[in-house]
Amino acid sequence: MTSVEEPARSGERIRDAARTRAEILDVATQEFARAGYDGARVDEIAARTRTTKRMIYYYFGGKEQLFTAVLERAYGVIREAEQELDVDHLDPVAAIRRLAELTFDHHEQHPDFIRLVSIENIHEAQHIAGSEKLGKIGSPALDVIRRILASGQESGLFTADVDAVDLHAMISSFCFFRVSNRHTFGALFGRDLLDGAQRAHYRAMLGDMVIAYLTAERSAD
Amino acid sequence: MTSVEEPARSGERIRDAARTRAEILDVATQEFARAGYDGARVDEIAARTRTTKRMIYYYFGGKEQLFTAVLERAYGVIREAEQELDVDHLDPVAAIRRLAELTFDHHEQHPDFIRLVSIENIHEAQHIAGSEKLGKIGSPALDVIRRILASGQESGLFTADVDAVDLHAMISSFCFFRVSNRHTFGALFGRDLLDGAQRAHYRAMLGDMVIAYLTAERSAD
DNA sequence: TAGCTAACGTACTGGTTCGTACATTAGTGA
DNA sequence: TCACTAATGTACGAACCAGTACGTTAGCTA
Repeated sequence: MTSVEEPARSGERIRDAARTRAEILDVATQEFARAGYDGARVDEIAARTRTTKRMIYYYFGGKEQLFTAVLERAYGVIREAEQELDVDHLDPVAAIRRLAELTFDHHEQHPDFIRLVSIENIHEAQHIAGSEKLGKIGSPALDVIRRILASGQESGLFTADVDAVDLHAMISSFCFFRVSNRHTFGALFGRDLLDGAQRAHYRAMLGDMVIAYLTAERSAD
Repeated sequence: MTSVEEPARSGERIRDAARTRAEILDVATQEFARAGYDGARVDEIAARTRTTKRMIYYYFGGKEQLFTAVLERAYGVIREAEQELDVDHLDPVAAIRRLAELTFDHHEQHPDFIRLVSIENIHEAQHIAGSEKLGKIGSPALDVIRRILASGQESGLFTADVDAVDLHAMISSFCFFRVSNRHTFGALFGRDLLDGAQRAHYRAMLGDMVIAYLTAERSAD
């Protein structure tokens, strides 16, 4: 019975704290994104991991802290993408367009992130509030926007009174909505906002919208 | 002990099917919006009603159907608001601005509706899909947009290639995001998008954005 | 006013789910 | 190589929660 004497090497107990922790985070991200905070099942996360539920409590303390850790990592990913952005060689119009496209692409490629943020909003951002990591770090994108805006306004290309945070909200709202509300929008209006054939169209539309807003002469304030 | 001999007249059993049903819907709307579908408690809904849990099952069949009923009513409210919109006497620019403001105002005044839609998207619009009511009815706002767009494009005020559904998505995304992502946005960027002092600013910003997009000459497509 | 039914209430159950007490082993440093 | 600790596994409990079996009554109608 040699096959029994060697019961699947992968079944042996190998200790690797980092890997176990990372694997739990991966699966938890999927499960929370799939079902929401209350819909997610700790047992289900454990079952889809090479380890057991005990380890989730050992490493993270509980369901709540696990969700916070998942959020922290998800926000870390988008911050990294933003940090890699290099638009200093572009003129303000092209730079803003590039930034908008980065957000557009990232949101599209990370639907789980969008779902996690939606879920966190249902819970009134209580996990962000309770996280030291997430509280501190700002958004690299904001710094970039500030620089581009200043440059564009100085040269007279952009209208004067646009705020960086506002512009970030404008860009984010379009990119976020497209992913977050895909299902209800599709069900009600019969159009899939994530349809691949329309991707380039919506990507250009976002840029056109933002640039039009930035370059239009504003009516009396 | 006279106070015991008359144990609150309101505690008597009065039958009013319509009122009971409506009361359950009211409380359920709050509870689902507060905690999400899985976070909501049928017992909690019942407790905050003058009736009992038994009645929820009597009238609605179950938690799932109750949520669907809640959604149906919430969508009904916004459709009614849209139907009351009368912009035929306005020029296209003013008409679009008026429509955008209606969406802006409605979303701001109905945060529960926004939360319900967010929750429904987490569940991939499965309740809308399973609802006869919600599947059929379109959006009066869309018809209005179509009419305004046609008029504006005919007169040459608006650029030609804008689609009504796209424009609706653009307006909705800004208005929706402002409410739905209020908490994470506030926690991360230190700005409350629903701050009353900024309300007029964001309301104008939305109109400016949409009009700028509609009146800008478009780059090659 | 008798009888019928829609409307309502109580009490319970079966399954689920987060969390933990307790036992065990791999790997490391002395 | 021995002992110690970080890492892991098993089994279980207590609370919770959607849903229901069963019994009751208000109000209408013939």
